Amino acid sequence: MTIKEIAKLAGVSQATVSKIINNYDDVGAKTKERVLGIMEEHGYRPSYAAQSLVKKVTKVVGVIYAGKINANFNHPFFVDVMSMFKKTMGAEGYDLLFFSNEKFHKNNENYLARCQHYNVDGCIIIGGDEVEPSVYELDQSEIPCIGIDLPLSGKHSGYIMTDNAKISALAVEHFYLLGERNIAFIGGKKTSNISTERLHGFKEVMKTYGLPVKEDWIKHGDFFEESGFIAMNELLEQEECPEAVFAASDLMAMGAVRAIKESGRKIEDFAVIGCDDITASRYIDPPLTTVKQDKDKIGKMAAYVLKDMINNQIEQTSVRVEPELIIRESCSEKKRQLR
Amino acid sequence: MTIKEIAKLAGVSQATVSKIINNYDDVGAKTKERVLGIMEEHGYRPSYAAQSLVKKVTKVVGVIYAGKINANFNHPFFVDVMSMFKKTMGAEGYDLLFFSNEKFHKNNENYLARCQHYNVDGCIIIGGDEVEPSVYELDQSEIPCIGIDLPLSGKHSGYIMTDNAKISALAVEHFYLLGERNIAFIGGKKTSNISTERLHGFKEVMKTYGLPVKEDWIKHGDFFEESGFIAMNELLEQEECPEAVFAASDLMAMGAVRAIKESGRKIEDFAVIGCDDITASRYIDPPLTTVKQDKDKIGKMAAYVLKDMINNQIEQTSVRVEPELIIRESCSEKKRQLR
DNA sequence: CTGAAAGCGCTTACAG
DNA sequence: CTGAAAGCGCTTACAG
Repeated sequence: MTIKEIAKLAGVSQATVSKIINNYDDVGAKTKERVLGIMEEHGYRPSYAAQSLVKKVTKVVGVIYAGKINANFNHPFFVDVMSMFKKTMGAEGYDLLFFSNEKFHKNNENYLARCQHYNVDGCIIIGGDEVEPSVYELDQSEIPCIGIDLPLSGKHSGYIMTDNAKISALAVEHFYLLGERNIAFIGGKKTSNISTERLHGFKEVMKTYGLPVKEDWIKHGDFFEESGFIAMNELLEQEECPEAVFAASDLMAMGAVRAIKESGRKIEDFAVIGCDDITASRYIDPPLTTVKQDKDKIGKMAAYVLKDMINNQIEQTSVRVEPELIIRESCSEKKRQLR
Repeated sequence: MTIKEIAKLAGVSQATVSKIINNYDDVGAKTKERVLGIMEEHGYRPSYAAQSLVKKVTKVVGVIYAGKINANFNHPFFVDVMSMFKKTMGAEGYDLLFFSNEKFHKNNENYLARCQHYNVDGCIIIGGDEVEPSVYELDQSEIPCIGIDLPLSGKHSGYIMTDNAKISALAVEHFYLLGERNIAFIGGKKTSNISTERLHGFKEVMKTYGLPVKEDWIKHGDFFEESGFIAMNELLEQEECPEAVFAASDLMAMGAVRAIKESGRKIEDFAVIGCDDITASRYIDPPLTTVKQDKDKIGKMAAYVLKDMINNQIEQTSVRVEPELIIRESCSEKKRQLR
């Protein structure tokens, strides 16, 4: 079904049908009504390709998982953010194009070319570690971009991320109030932005409370469970072993808990705080105290900011979202009294 | 950058450039090389819209989360399936278009129109409960479709799902061998295909082993945690209370475990088996015995079958994937000996 | 081996 | 208020 057929059926020109589709106001009321009826009846919908070729607007937003690691489609943090993003953009009339084609360019990725190819209205970029240079080319282009956990600086870009320094502050403050003084930090890869910000925040707040920052008690994993397990084992082997551990992800915290248990030590003798508040953290033993990232807010914020940038309502907007401490048994007052 | 500009730069016609893009073999070797060089240099990529308008092929596959419930973007089972699907389709040169736009049609959803609008090469449909009729319209169309947990019957359709009867068989068999005789079943909504298949399988196998199927011990939740909690509480309140519970999802099994704990009973006195093997099931207390669905295989299989249907290599292909029993502490030999 | 030209399904000044 | 026509960036018979 094409616009031509609809026009013939209605006894009007293509131009008139087009004007009705695009809500021009210089069309006769009866004509409009009749044509609308015919369109409805035949379930007609203008072709994306033809429209996109002529207009600038496509109502499609590109989704990019950037970086080599830690930004997978099924990552427990990002998937919740994306879920809300999808929902919110959907309500605004957008569909989402996930870039997965690995044959797009033979050697190096070229995100800008890909966006131009599809003529997307805007882009959301999920930031992993070791982000490709091509991402910043896109960032600096005319195409509106919103970064998640990825600071973008382009004129038509913005980013949404949790206040990472605040995350560490909440964790250390909680430890401090429970009397913990020997605190270790397990971060992500050294190349990770997020991890670096959290480590930096950690060191700052430790100083604020006059607590010692021991380099031996700072470990780097990759945000996944196994790496937390390994890092904790290294900490346990040290002569002076910390009793409190702040891990920069729940998965690593879960790995740390497992390491403590498997070493034969009592988990009650350790205080562990994770980060993210993924679903699993509520169900593990002991339930994990964690610094929650407001995934819904991040996803929704990303959608609205991107939409407003696309419509030129705003430019260059970035938001730091407040984290929240969720106290469960892995590090709590109640537990402290048991020791 | 358009084909016209490339042609001018190379001193050839648009037609020649187009033939090179489309790998026609009637182009001079030197010409081809020169044009290729220029295209490379300028990072030129033909416009999706223009190509799609002329050709039939778009190298884009649509993704539909169908049904009102239980098929969300961040569903722990489907997200893993989709992750592998995305990866596999990506390696084959496809990008993925997720239908999220809620304004596409004012009242009723029309998936076929949407696919035609975007001119997608094929579609993957994730099946939830209470699937819209419009899905079956798409199913019966010319567009290749692959269903996940959704039996499709169209000439150009197929589906991939776990052998649900086998799932129940594995669970009941395991209970049987551990000496459990009082077995309850917690399923999803009655309108759920999957749940119905599992319940049916459950009843069949129970009969095979000569075990009693008590209607009071068959409960229906919605696959999420809270519903398992509620169902288990109902079971606990009964005069005769089952000691073994098979839940049709890990989340519901986790809810059941929570209900048992919060009721003040000892979790050691119950045997619980879940279904799916989501990530969290490994970390909860006690680690959950579950029937694993091979998510990677399902995702990969869906990708290859869909690709082959798109390329007319095959038609009407459906696969039942074998489940696997994963024994952990919530229901194991070791635990039985403790009782 | 190469290119001129029609056509894919739309939108948009422009003329009436 | 309505329509003829050019043009968006490609591909594909067809002629040479």
